Amino acid sequence: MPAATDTAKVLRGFTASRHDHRRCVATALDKADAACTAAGRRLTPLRRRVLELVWGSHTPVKAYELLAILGRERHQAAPPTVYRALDFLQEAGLVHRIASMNAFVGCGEPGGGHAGQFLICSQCGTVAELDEPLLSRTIAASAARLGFEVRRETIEIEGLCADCRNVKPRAARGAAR
Amino acid sequence: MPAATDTAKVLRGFTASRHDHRRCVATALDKADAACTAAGRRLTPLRRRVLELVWGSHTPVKAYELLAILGRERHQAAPPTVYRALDFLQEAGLVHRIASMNAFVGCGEPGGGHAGQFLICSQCGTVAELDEPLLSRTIAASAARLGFEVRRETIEIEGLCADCRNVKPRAARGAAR
DNA sequence: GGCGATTATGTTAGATGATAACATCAAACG
DNA sequence: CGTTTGATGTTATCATCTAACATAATCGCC
Repeated sequence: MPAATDTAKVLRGFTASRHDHRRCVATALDKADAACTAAGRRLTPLRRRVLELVWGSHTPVKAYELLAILGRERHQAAPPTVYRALDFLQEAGLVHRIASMNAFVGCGEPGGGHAGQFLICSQCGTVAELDEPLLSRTIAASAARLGFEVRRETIEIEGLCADCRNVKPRAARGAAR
Repeated sequence: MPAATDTAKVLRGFTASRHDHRRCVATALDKADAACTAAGRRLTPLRRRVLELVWGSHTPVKAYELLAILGRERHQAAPPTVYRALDFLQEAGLVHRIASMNAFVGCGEPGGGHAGQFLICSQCGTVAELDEPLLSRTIAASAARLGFEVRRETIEIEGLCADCRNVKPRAARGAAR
């Protein structure tokens, strides 16, 4: 794998209220196709569809919401259907699980061995994903002081995104999708 | 509330394999009594007992474990019994929920408006709680760059504690309790 | 103390989240 | 082709958490 850069990166930013979300999804699916091909994984139609649904909005999606949609589409969908797809997508680094919400979001930069660092707006639900090596290093240093060796980070920060902070009454506030 | 210090603090450290855990629990309950009295909250026998059970070990405890124990003790305990007690204890700052595990640990320093920063050993399950203002500041700075205002931090770091790293075959490895 | 308001707990039921275990089906590969 | 592997279907169940309403304990006040 490529050496981790030291630069703070926004893997997935907050989006403008209205952006071309179709393009947004298409890009994610393209990246996913590429990543799976490269890794020799099979992005089956089901898995691809689940990924597409997860990318349906910029807010975390619940497993049972996916299940409901799939149920409508294929008239055969049980919990394992969706959980297995999600498991695959997680292992392939295509989606992340937000532990504090029991929900899933698409990963902005598949494949990279980055940690999960998320900003979650408590008002609109939109999620941004960061990769801040400085943050990871700070944590590792604190941990090291206690002799603790870090293996996995779960960092989920709740708050208000820029959009929701400076409430512009006149601004169009459409949903992300 | 008192001004937050800038000093990194360990609110709850990893404990030695064998320590006087009874004393450990007693201290926690004393602090809880004091904190509730000061805040005008009622630490009822049930809540106190649940807190005691949560402090039963230094590893996160599941709600249904508590429920099972309570069921034996009082022959009347349904999920709401334990979840309500846990809700109260969380609001009172006496226990923390570990989102990544759906489990609960006692708070090392009740009352303080500190964030939740946890180190969790994946081998022995022991949890340490930190309050690292530097870490919070680093996060706040990253967030601010995106115009994001932090309200709540969920930081759960999984890894290996010092004890479990330098495996000493001869060392007594008793349970925390 | 009596009494209404508030808060805590009991109780029943169900929503939501996740997994085990086994059957069936499709793709990969020699 | 046929065997092997991996993906999905299917059924059942467990685990986590909450809603809603009933009852009981406590508090504040007169």
